[in-house]
Amino acid sequence: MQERRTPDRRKQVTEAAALSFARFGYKGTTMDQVAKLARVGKGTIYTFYANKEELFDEIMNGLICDLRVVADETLNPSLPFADNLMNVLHRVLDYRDRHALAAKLSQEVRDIGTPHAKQGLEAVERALVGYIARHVKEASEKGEIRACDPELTAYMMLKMYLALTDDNHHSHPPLGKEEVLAHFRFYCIEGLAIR
Amino acid sequence: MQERRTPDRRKQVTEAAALSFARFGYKGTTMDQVAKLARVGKGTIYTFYANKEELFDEIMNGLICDLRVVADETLNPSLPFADNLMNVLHRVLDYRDRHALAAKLSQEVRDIGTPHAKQGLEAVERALVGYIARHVKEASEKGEIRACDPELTAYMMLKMYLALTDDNHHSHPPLGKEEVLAHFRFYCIEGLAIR
DNA sequence: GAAATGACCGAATTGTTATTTTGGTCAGTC
DNA sequence: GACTGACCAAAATAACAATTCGGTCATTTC
Repeated sequence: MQERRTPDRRKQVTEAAALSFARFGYKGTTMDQVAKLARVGKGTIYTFYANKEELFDEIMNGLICDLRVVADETLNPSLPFADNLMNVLHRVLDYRDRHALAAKLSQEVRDIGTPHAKQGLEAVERALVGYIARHVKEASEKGEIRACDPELTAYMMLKMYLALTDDNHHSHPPLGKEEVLAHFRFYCIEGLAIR
Repeated sequence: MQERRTPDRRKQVTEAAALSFARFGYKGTTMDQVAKLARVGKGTIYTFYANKEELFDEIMNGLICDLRVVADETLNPSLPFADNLMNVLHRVLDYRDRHALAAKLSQEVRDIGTPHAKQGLEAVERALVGYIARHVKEASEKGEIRACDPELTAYMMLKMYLALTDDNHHSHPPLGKEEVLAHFRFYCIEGLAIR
């Protein structure tokens, strides 16, 4: 526990870093900046984090935790697998896109391709695939869907969802939530085979 | 018809351009270079093509034609839809990857992101989706697969194939041709639903 | 006189050097 | 011994010079 007279330096640093990364991106955040925001000497940061990258990783882990909370809150055990999956994808990706940190990092990758920012976002994607994979495995064990490789299936599902919501495919106007759900069920769950 | 004493300037220019774009990429190809390769004054190029972009488009259309020929040659009407689709995707994408022009342009987009090169490759992708879409429509009318939006379905299929062959998904080693076919059929044609 | 040419032009790119900024350290303070 | 900020080498940026490139057009060629 922290007493009144001994402010928690680590917390100050971490919160300042989260703020700065979200506002200015990875490259735009300087250690001097973080120290000033945290009202802390620059050297103090290096007491808790070996370098800028480690500090960034801590912040990204925070984002990933937030996303898992959102996902778990969305999950409704009484719904069928496909509906749950779609709801989670919708909510999580929407949350991610609106989250200042993720949004800033995406822009940074697009505009200047900062490698660290790219790796950070990839870590988020891996976490998401892992989360889906666990639920795919569960659903497959429960007999809700056919047996399959959970990791690969989760990866494919994410890619399909992204393809469906990708407005880059010019010939189609962006699909609404219900349309996306219907198409996702059609392509991924039911399949194109005649039955 | 061209007589011996009046060489076909347009052909000279077009062939020189094809060679140069394939060897040096869009940015690396200069109009002076093309003129010299074609043994033609630079001004002559502008008699046939309004600018560099138009010349490039002509060359890209040639590539797209080549790809269609490859696709048509691969097509075997006596095979089921899924097999034909996989064979075409395999052959066409393999041909494309080995084609000097396409390979050079991909590298150029990766390394320096030349917008014109990117647009050129997107045109190839659109042509491929269009080609698949026509065959999806046909298969759906013949009752080989369920009714669906051909364009969207073609787009989804391409994305799924690319996801399956993408060795970027680190947790899996690159899949062999037979594995890709099996997984493609599993995810896209049959679906995950219990039957 | 139509077809073909290449010297020429401004814009854009590239090369070069000077200046500033940044991640990280560490001697010293409290 | 927790904490600080002046300090350093390396990397990023700015400023400027030099070159290259797409496109034009007056002139030449046939």
